[in-house]
Amino acid sequence: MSQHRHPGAPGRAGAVPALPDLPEATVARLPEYLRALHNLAETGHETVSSEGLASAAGVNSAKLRKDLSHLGSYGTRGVGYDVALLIDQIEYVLGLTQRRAVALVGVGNLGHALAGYDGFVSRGFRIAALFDADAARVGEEINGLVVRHIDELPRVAAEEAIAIGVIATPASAAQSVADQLVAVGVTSILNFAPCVLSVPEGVDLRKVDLAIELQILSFHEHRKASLTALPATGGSALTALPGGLAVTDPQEAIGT
Amino acid sequence: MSQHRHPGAPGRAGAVPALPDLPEATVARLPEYLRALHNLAETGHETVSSEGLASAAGVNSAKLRKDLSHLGSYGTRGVGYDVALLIDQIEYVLGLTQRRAVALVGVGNLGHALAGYDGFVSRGFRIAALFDADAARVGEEINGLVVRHIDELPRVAAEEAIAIGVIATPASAAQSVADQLVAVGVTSILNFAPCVLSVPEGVDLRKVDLAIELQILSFHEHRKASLTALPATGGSALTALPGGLAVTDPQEAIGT
DNA sequence: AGGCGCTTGTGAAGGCGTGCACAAATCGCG
DNA sequence: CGCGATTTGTGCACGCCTTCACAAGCGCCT
Ligand SMILES: NC(=O)c1ccc[n+]([C@@H]2O[C@H](COP(=O)([O-])OP(=O)(O)OC[C@H]3O[C@@H](n4cnc5c(N)ncnc54)[C@H](O)[C@@H]3O)[C@@H](O)[C@H]2O)c1
Ligand SMILES: NC(=O)c1ccc[n+]([C@@H]2O[C@H](COP(=O)([O-])OP(=O)(O)OC[C@H]3O[C@@H](n4cnc5c(N)ncnc54)[C@H](O)[C@@H]3O)[C@@H](O)[C@H]2O)c1
Repeated sequence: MSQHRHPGAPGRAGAVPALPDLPEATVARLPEYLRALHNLAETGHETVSSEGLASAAGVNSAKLRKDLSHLGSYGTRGVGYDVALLIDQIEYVLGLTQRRAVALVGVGNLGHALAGYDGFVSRGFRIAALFDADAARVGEEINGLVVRHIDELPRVAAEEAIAIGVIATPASAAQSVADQLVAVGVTSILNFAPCVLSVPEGVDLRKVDLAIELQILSFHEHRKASLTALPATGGSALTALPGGLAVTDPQEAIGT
Repeated sequence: MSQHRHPGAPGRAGAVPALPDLPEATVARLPEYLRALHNLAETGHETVSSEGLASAAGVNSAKLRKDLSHLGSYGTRGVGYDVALLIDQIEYVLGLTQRRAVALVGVGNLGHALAGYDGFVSRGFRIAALFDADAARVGEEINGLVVRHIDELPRVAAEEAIAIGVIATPASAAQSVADQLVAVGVTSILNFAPCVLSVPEGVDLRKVDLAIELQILSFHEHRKASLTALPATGGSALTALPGGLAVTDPQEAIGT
């Protein structure tokens, strides 16, 4: 509809215009496209069709085209999308050109793994600091970073511009940690602790809960079992299912 | 719409009847309710209102009531829900009464953390086996379990009824591992490797990608910054936004 | 026993997301 | 220079999900 503003119309994609407000579902898929694009770029592809990129990202091609159309027209009809240009565009939209600083709080079992994870760095982020409350852990060096005491958070936050806080503490400490992060100006939090956090409006909160993922799988497992076990028993809705056990299409990434 | 099947129509809720086919969005929230309910049970609550449970789980109370109504009528008007009964119901529906066996493949950085995670056990699962391809890692004992070589997967799968496979290998090995899991009859897979996996129909696949979560947060961060920086610049869609920077919706915590 | 307050369960409306199907646009080639 | 092959961008319809609002149901108190 209306006219699409062509961001870098004349050519350069540097000083891009205002951010379009994308549908949340689209935002959740852009990182997926980005990863697929990087793979394509590494294997020498200069352009890619919506079909090709869609299958590389594991989505429907119509969905992909609609998603990309939200950022403007960066494809060429009859040809496809320029891989390098699209990478630049998506990275810009996602705000990955700034290598945001991430603070990790809770350097235990999981925290250690996260601190040593190279996916942080390779995909646009920078671990700026590690924090823990346990004096025994403070001072330990992981991957070139020294674990600091959580009380130092305000001071460190003043030095580094911490954009994102990652919580990997026990659930009992998570709300307190979240409060402290918010207090020093962090406006995005990723929470690994299995609990509900409350944060003020304006602060974005996402959660990763392994047990929930497993329980969702368990449900489908249970359902599949009950279908094969008693094929014509349950009645009504169950047997009314057409294909039986079609893979649902998990990850909203939205969500979820 | 259509006919609603009230599971335990005649009464008893013990040997529950056929599984209702729940909306996917509901399934994804049930684990959240379950965790909140366990917390409530531990703090001595015998019943809870939809409002109370909803805020404990971080959702809207209407949504919660509709979700629960899909499993049947287990609440009492004017009173609320019986906590213990609801726990039983949800655990049954999610198939958690069977303590499903989980196999973890890839005992590296992340795999170690997962293997030592007590959330597996405390929330209805059982780690049945650990696998790795690296001979140097095979034989290592973690949390009472010995790491086995991935080649032993078929044999172990024959002994233990592995319900869920968790992939924590590098992305390059993930598809191969998934194929091997499928080959031995695993029909649910949780993938931590940042790549798209393809599995046959009938196999459920979920994915956890830390970098994607961070990139989604980065987008909102970027957007918030561009809003406050140039309040009336962008034009069109941006200024058309009503509330400005309302937190999108992710897993917002509303409770107090 | 009856009324009153509280809470559930749900009908209906609106919004969002998905996928189809096709017109518009671009390239390559004769 | 025009035509056909190809692929994008999108209008549209449908279905899922969310949310509101309220009638029905339940317990308690008088
Ligand atoms: N280990 C896993 O694989 C895994 C998987 C999914 C989720 N989780 C969740 O992630 C969280 C961490 O798990 P873990 O296994 O690493 O636990 P852990 O006990 O090994 O580590 C927790 C760390 O947090 C630190 N801590 C406690 N209170 C703190 C505070 N107020 N401020 C700063 N640091 C504090 C502790 O000192 C400890 O080092 C838990 O909530 C767990 O449920 C873990
Ligand atoms: N470390 C983290 O915090 C983290 C976070 C998110 C995602 N991930 C992802 O999880 C995966 C594992 O990360 P990591 O840091 O533990 O890596 P890692 O290299 O430490 O561990 C990978 C393990 O998988 C094993 N492996 C390799 N090929 C195998 C095969 N074919 N069969 C069985 N085992 C095999 C390796 O021997 C190694 O022990 C990666 O895909 C990574 O991107 C890691």
